[in-house]
Amino acid sequence: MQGMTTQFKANKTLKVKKEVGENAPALSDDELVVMSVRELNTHLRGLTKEDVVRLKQRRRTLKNRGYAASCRIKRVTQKEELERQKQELQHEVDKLARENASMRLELDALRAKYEALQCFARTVTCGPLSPGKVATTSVITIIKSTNNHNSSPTSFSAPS
Amino acid sequence: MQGMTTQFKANKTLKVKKEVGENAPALSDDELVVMSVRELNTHLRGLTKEDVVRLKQRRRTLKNRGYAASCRIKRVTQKEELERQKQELQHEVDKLARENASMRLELDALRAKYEALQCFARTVTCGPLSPGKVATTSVITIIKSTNNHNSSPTSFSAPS
DNA sequence: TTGATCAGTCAGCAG
DNA sequence: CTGCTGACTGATCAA
Repeated sequence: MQGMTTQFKANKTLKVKKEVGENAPALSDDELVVMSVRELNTHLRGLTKEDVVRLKQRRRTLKNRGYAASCRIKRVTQKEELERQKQELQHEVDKLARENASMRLELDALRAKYEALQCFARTVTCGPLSPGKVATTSVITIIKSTNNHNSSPTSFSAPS
Repeated sequence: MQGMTTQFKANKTLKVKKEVGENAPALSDDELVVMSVRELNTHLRGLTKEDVVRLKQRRRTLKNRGYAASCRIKRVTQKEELERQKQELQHEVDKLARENASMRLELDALRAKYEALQCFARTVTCGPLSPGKVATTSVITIIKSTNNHNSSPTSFSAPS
């Protein structure tokens, strides 16, 4: 997407650099930046020392142009990645919050049912008939341990 | 942090610009960029049209230098903000996950207790003694409705 | 030497 | 014109 803008600024400082020799096809643009150092030396046969320096400098500049482009692309990529991760986390938060609300409902409902049943059990076991009978012990245990659980209803009451 | 680098590059293209008139103290650096347009015109009294253009261009360049700096600062600020929000969300996820696990434990424990109590209730009500007595109706309701709730234990078993 | 990044410069757009 | 941003450049650092 930047292929058409690679030549006009380079000409500002580096207009003429070849065509002075007798061989080269005036290698001019993206060729130079793709070329390896060894390939470059091949094209450096009959050139002024000054021209060689100029050519190498142009190569370096072209390379830098590419590096700068990579740098910018990397920058926007990382930004997009951050935003993506942020959205992902937001979705996870929503999902967990839904699960949480649902479980809280289920827990409250179960607690209500449990208390009703517990109330009934007390009526039956401590009521007018049969004070001590079959598996009363387990119920007693349950009833006793109930206080430990009713003491922490505020654990999740403040989701902030 | 860039105050000491504002002069050496500007001199490359704009060396001499004043001291040709009879008044100005050769206004030279940050003064120019702070100056308003009206203030600038005050210092433009006895100058060549060319010098005026040169001065205005230098002002524009200095301004641009500041704009570029602002742009970079804004860029890193936004990136930091994104990372901050990401961390915040991560903490929220952790918090909700902890709450979730805790509630799941509580729910399982309560379910177990409820089932034990329910088992006892069945023994008492359907057992050898007193088939129908006091608030048996409510317990029957609870026991019946239990099936509806036990049919959804997989609702939260896959937190992925 | 190569690749990456910073600060400065200019082009070009938007308000 | 003012302010901002993309692209290019040279300087500079790290590998």
